[in-house]
Amino acid sequence: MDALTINEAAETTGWSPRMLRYIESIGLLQSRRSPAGYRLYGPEELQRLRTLRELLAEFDVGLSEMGFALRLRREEDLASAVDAWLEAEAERPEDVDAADWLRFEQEKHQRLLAAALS
Amino acid sequence: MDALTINEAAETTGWSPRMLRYIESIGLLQSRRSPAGYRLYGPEELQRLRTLRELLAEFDVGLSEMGFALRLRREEDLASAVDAWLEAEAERPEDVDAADWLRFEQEKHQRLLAAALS
DNA sequence: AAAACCTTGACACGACCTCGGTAAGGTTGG
DNA sequence: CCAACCTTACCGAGGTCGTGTCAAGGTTTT
Repeated sequence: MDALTINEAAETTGWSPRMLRYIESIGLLQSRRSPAGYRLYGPEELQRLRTLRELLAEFDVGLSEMGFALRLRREEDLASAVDAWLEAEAERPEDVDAADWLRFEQEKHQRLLAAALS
Repeated sequence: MDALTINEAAETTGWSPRMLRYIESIGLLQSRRSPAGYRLYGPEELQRLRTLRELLAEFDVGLSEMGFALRLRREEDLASAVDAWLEAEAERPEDVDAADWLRFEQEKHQRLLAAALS
């Protein structure tokens, strides 16, 4: 049969059995079950589990964040609300502010320097 | 002048001053600054802050999750990696599994019932 | 020049998340 | 029938999140 039980799957994917159950509990990847309720992982799932590990490590992302990404894809209205809110961020204020800020920073450094020297 | 300082902004948006700084620290919304470094919130920002509150409450989302959504929008390769991974989830296994699972559940209930009655 | 702001930085804390471990019990294979 | 699996459910250590609060110091207003 073309499927591994949880401990074997853990072995070849680098996850712990505990984590495989946890991953399932957040809805990220659930395996099929044997008639007795044993989790069975096929090649498809095993590959996905490995990919998931790489993804998390490479981008320093957590499982809960993947869970949120999943939510964003499932809940259309959430996704559009979030998107709309983030969209507004695009309208950056004019650069006068940046200039003000820069000036402030310079002055601060001068002040600090003056304080240090006195 | 058409901008509020942090305590005033807190007042009208329902956030605490502490949280306004926190929100800024996670990169969700930063205000412009007065020459002395005081945060100044314009009507635009105030509205966005109110909207943010509603969004979080309505969908039961946290600030850190909004932060991740922002990350997804900023880091193109992250977004595509996450998307690709979630995409694979679409390929649902055939319904034989569902049938198996259902059968298992039924049997389990029978077992539990039997145990309870004995 | 004092009162009332603002700044950053730090400490603290409760609630929750992450994850290993263990217990109690069903399943499987030699 | 027993060893070696599997299941769910729970405990607990350590970390993160979301907040308040305080200290030390600069700014604005009166």
